[in-house]
Amino acid sequence: MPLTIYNFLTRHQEEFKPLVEGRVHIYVCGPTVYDHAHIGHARNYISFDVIVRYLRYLGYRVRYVQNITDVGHILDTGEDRILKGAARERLEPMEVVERYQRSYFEDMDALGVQRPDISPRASAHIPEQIEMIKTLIAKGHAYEVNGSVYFDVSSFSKYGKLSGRRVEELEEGARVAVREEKRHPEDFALWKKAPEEHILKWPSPWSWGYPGWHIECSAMATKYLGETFDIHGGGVDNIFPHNECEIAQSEAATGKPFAKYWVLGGSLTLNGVKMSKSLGNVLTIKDALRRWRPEAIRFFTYSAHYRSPIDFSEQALEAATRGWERAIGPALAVREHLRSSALPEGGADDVAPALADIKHRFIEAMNDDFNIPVAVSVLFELSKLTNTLLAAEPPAGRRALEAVAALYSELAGQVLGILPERISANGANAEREAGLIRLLIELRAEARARKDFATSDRIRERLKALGVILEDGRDGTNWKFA
RNA sequence: GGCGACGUCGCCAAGUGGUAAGGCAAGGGUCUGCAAAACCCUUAUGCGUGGGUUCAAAUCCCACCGUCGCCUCCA
Repeated sequence: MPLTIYNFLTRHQEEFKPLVEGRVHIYVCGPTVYDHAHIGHARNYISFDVIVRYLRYLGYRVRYVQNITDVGHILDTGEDRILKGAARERLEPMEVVERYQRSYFEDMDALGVQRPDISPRASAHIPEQIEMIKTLIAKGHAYEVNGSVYFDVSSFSKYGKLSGRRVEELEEGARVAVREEKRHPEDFALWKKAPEEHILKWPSPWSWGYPGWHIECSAMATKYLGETFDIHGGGVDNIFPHNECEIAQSEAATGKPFAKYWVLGGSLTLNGVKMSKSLGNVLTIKDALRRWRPEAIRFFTYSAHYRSPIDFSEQALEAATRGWERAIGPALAVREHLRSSALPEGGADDVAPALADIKHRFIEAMNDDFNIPVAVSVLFELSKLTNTLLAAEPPAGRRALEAVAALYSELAGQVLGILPERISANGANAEREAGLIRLLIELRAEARARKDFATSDRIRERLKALGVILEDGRDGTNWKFA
């Protein structure tokens, strides 16, 4: 099966055909950096991380652009999110932006989310946004009122094609507090004239002001990916109005289709309810990482399809942690075997067909709209096979184990990002540490041989207290970090 | 009120016309000085409820019940 993707624009799963053979241009709506990122962000960006990793695994040259919103994201109250953060922390707006952008990347790095190729900031692309607004005015899709510019929704007949909303419905449900500047209540701001005391403002043909929230994505996606590009990603909660407005602006300005495939991830609840500041139930990634290891958090997000809603809870994370250990444990054991034991050579032919079958089914699952839950179930089969190999008598050959290790690196490492290259943190000390542990295992084996179980248990207990688990098998003792 | 999802074992979840993947948890067994891990076996004649279409339905249609999301800032 070729790669197929559920396209929100058509509401159908379609075969993926990039605009340019072998290349993929993808844009994903990034965070507004006015506070620490939470586990909802983690879920969504892990999803796109796996999608991008998989596209690269398939051999595509990918250009991944994810914006950083540092201006223009206005709250209902009319406040700019960044300025609100700045007032709260008594900082320059750009200090706030810098602080939380760093925090965001720190979190993403910790979660093993590979960085986008370009992370453009909205405030660094004011000229591009102004240009696009000028074009929209020239083409009759936007109008200026008192120094602000609004997009005229009635001028774009396809408005609503992504979210399935109709303008008439919107008018009926429109809020009371509609700005009377607008011609229609559903028109949205492209440029806003800044109040006198507003710090974040730029000159434009219309006023000293700042861009609307939606225009940055249109301008930056167009700049770096072209007027039409392959994939636009984001979370479903942004489908309206944000994504809808992006399409309207971009297509009205260029006269060309914006993104070919719209890929939107499902949202995340915490203990059954949506996180929100007012409820005070926001769990930051930093807090989550204090409690659970990053691979377990990633693995948890793999329990449901990327488009399905998912619920974060203590119980779910515990289950995910144990599941991850079981899925990945054999891979670590294989590495340990390859390092220490005197293994018979050969053996690759014995496992080749089974490994090829596993790889094939993993790819089939991923090709089916990135069906990660099924791909993970295939990974569990690899783990089962590996456990059997490790326990086999006579022992499996070196070549067989190398083939197994290589497949783990591909599927669990490269694509899913849940197989750390090194489990212990400090590379420089890792070898020495491993050597010391092996020495203790040797001493313990001697103690066991002379039935000095007091000593052998003491070694095991002390190591356990240090976070090293010993497991006695038929041909020796394996160790792993807790 | 409008739009849209979803309801599958104790929990999570895949499956969207051909006779119920997988994980967590639980029970039994093998192995073991003990422990842990691993391996084997067991756990949904049934997929919210009631009808209908079909040789065949968890999968399609209708009704009802329930949960959630969006419609306003949100990944």
